[in-house]
Amino acid sequence: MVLRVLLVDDHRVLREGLEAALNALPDIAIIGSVGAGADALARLAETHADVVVTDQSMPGMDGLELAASIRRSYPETRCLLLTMHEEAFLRAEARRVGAHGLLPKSTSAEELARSIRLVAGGGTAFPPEAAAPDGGREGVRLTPRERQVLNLIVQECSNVQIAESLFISVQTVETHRKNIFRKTKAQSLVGLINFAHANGLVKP
Amino acid sequence: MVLRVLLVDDHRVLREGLEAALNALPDIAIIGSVGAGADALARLAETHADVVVTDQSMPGMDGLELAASIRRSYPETRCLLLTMHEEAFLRAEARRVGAHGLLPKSTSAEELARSIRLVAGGGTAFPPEAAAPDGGREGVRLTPRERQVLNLIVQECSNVQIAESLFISVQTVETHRKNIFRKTKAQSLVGLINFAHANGLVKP
DNA sequence: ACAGAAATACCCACCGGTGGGTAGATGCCT
DNA sequence: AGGCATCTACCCACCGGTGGGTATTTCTGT
Repeated sequence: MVLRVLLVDDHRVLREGLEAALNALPDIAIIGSVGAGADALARLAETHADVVVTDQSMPGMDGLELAASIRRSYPETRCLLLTMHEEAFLRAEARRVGAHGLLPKSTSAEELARSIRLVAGGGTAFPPEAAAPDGGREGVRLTPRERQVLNLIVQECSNVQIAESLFISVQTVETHRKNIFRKTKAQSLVGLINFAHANGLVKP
Repeated sequence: MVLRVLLVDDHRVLREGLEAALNALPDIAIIGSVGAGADALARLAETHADVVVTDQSMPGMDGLELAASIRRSYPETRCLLLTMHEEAFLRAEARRVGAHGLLPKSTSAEELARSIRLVAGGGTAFPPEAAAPDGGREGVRLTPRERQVLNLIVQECSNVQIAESLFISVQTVETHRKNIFRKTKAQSLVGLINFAHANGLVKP
């Protein structure tokens, strides 16, 4: 049985390369190759896919949002995320939205193919937990509100602007801010922004 | 005549994909595929390459540094940079270190192949100037000292720490900082850090 | 020789974020 | 019912970065 795979990545050079590599395999058929989340949804409306392989960082809809959307509209389609970011933080997010796998881009094409077969067969493909007990960032779990505040911080909003846009007081924003700092172990605002970038929380 | 090409990218999935796509072409031969700048130099010491195709963002040595190094040691080898960042700023840097081309990762495999042939033939491959006269960031030209200061800022150094590590006064650091802000049109520290990330100035 | 860029350094004033607390009101899970 | 997480809000104090200036020395290109 041949697996029908849809590729989603804004980098054509990667997409077309992967197409060439995966199409060479007898049990995988690339039934689409698009550069944006919206295009992926449009393609899925036309034809069925067994597995969607998507990049995380994309302009507009990112991989997590796409996975969440696919989960709602096509629950039988499996979703495999590719990321160039630190997986520890994203893994939790990927599980949260119901994705079936998350692989770093340093994965080989062969491993990717194996993972595609794995998730198509009902399994999940997440990288090993990489047990880092030294108080690393693997356990960073931000609340929805904190994620929202962090997003606005990254978008260059001041505390006053954040307070206005969320209809809360500036002191509350400062409290959220402190909690985010504590959880991410950031030493300064710069460290926090770097954290956001390193974990794919910023749109390109 | 067959062009000998060396691929450099820390993302195996892209590298192996590109290998498959380019090896399918009769006039291109992939003579190596490595994941780091140091490995690329080691490979070049073993065998000759006509064109090196390298990613910009890599841990350790980045694409610009690799290109500069190749320029010194193997002046006849051509160097083509691939980047996922905004090209405007990097283009100037790429020209500065003597690279022969800079392409966004949104380029198609076919265009990449054309550019490989182009630079191998003695030409250069830089994206169109994308004339943006509306005071965009295409003209951002930081001085060496400013680049140094910006790097330290991104590494979470305070002004005092920067002053100490560069053996200058804090006021001078503040002056550099102001000039960087003016040139990059950043509205806040967050905007500045975002600029650094968007232009590939931060190591992964 | 002269213009211009680059790097250095200082002045003053301001405010916004940082760090340290404490605490009430929800709502959810067991 | 009790426990826990989350969201909300306030207090106080401090300092570091921001924005506005001006000015000197050195070097480079023409």
